[in-house]
Amino acid sequence: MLTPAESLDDAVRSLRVLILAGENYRQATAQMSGLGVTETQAVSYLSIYGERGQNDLGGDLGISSGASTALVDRLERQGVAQRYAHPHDRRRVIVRLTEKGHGLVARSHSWLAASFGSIPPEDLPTLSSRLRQIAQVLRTESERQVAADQE
Amino acid sequence: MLTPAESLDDAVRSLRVLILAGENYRQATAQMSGLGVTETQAVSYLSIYGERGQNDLGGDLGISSGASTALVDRLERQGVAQRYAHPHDRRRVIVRLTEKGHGLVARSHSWLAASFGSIPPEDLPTLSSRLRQIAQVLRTESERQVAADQE
DNA sequence: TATTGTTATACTCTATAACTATA
DNA sequence: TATAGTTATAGAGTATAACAATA
Repeated sequence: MLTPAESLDDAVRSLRVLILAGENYRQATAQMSGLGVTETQAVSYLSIYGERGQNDLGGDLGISSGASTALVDRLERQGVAQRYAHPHDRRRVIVRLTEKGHGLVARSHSWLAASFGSIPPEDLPTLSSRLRQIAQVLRTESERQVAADQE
Repeated sequence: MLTPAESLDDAVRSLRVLILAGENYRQATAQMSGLGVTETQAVSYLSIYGERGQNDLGGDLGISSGASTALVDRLERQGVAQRYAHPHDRRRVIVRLTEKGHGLVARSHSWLAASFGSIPPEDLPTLSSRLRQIAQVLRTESERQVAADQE
């Protein structure tokens, strides 16, 4: 039986292991699709959050605007995403997945689904919402820490 | 109310979001510590799985032996890990975290712990073990997919 | 003036392959 | 012969900064 503090330490270790496994997954999908890691991350962002401004996408990924231009160049060249004109603002560029891009995401679906194989089906909804809670705090906390570091 | 299939799809989406948040966290820790992403991943592996042979560590990270040499050079230069001689095999090099390396891991502990802030304490042990189950399948499945792809 | 994106340059990290030393 | 690691070279991806177009 663990004390509450020990339980939390163990949960942190588990989260570290899962983060590393996620990075493993990322490299594997990149290698299999012939894309780079950043390109594969971009496809995942576009799949989950929908179309984005080019620099917004770069912001998601933590890269500069110059790197964003080069990234979207590569995504277009490989046929997984495309640039579209913004309806009102002629400075802006909207980036959207192509069919091929959506297909790439679909291909990894069963692979990720297998990760839940040992979870009782009735527990899935709760687990799912907890994964999102963890993700949200992890993300906002990362932004907060970086902002505090830069001041 | 969701059907079982819908629940699984939702869980997969949640896992994608968590993987992206983990990559966010990785970039933030790298930036704050002044290390690169791969170096920070290496520190995390060494913290969780203990000392490793240099090429074993490179294997964890999915990089070549040449890149492993350069990586450990950087880790030593920055004082977060050190090379040691293997007791019996004079070809091998053991890589181990320094105090400074352990300190780096400790600094991100409270940050990760905050991610569990909204989870009822009594649910932590179950959640923790499920995170590990997901991580393990994700990792082995990634290796399997890459191996199948390379044949 | 501020914002969005592009271009040019230099730097970091990685893969590949040839090599050395040890098993 | 096979394995662990090193070195040299080339290529991919990124940051930085200067720039153009639009708001």
